[in-house]
Amino acid sequence: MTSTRDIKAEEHRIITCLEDSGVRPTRQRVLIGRLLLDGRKRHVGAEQLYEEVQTSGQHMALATVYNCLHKFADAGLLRQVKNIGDTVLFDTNLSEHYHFVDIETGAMVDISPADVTLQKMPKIPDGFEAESIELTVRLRRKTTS
Amino acid sequence: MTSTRDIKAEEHRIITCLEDSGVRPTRQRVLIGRLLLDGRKRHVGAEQLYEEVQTSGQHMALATVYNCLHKFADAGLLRQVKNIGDTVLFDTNLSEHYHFVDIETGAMVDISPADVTLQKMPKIPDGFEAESIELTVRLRRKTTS
DNA sequence: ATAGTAGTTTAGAATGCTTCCAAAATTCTT
DNA sequence: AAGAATTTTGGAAGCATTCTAAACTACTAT
Repeated sequence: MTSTRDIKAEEHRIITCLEDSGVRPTRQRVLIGRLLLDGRKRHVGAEQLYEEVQTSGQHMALATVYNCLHKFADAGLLRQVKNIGDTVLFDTNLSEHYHFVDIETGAMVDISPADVTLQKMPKIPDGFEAESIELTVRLRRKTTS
Repeated sequence: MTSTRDIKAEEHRIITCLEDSGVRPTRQRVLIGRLLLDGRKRHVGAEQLYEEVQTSGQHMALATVYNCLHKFADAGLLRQVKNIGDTVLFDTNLSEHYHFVDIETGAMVDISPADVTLQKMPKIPDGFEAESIELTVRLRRKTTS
């Protein structure tokens, strides 16, 4: 089981991590940091994270969860995933990768960049630079006919 | 200028087009067809299209515009575009292509598949098939420093 | 420690896109 | 022209997200 000392150590790690990113380590942010910055690669939405907070026994306004997620994303601790379903998701996997998306459930699975080769890339229009490249493969469950 | 005969001919073309796709050519759908199925490649949202309808002098409920767009998309006359801003867009370009998106304005420009080569593709998970592959390059205006 | 101030959290209201609703209207068939 | 099915309509409802302004908390300098 997890000892009090482990929790303290974990908390300290998160606080340092937040400070290093220029994010004030408030109680709420540290909690969310504990939930999201533990090395697991996940795709989380605000509502879902809000429930995880509740489950953890703490309370926090839903607006705070939104604030935190955006703050973390701005600080580079999370990456915002645009418009997969109709809700915004945040990705804890910061390295370059792409996504499979189940069009029915919205479930996402990472695609390693090793599995894709973008041989030739289109010329970026003048005056612009690429901010990100998103490759999404939408999946449909095969009809078992 | 456009003669009455031209309009009639155009209307007939659209009606045939709708019927071929199994879509009942109601007054509303024919009008929207005239606006969208004229060969121009565009990315349209419901609200924007609603305004174009107003401008054309006709009236139509906003809900009808939504209905039409979805009906057209289901019939394969339009393609729904995900992954962009926070509003749903419909693309009149039905051929395979990708998108540049200006992250500030949301403006979209098509990328021809000739300009991209997806050399190696990831293995589709068992039991699934790819419904579509979306490649989106998000653009940021270069800082002129 | 303490006070000051800048940044955060909060609950609830507000927003904005989209869908739902049930009634009225229209289209196609016979 | 009548009947059956589909579509349109305007407004209400839904939902994720953002806004608001007041209360609170974290850091800084005294």
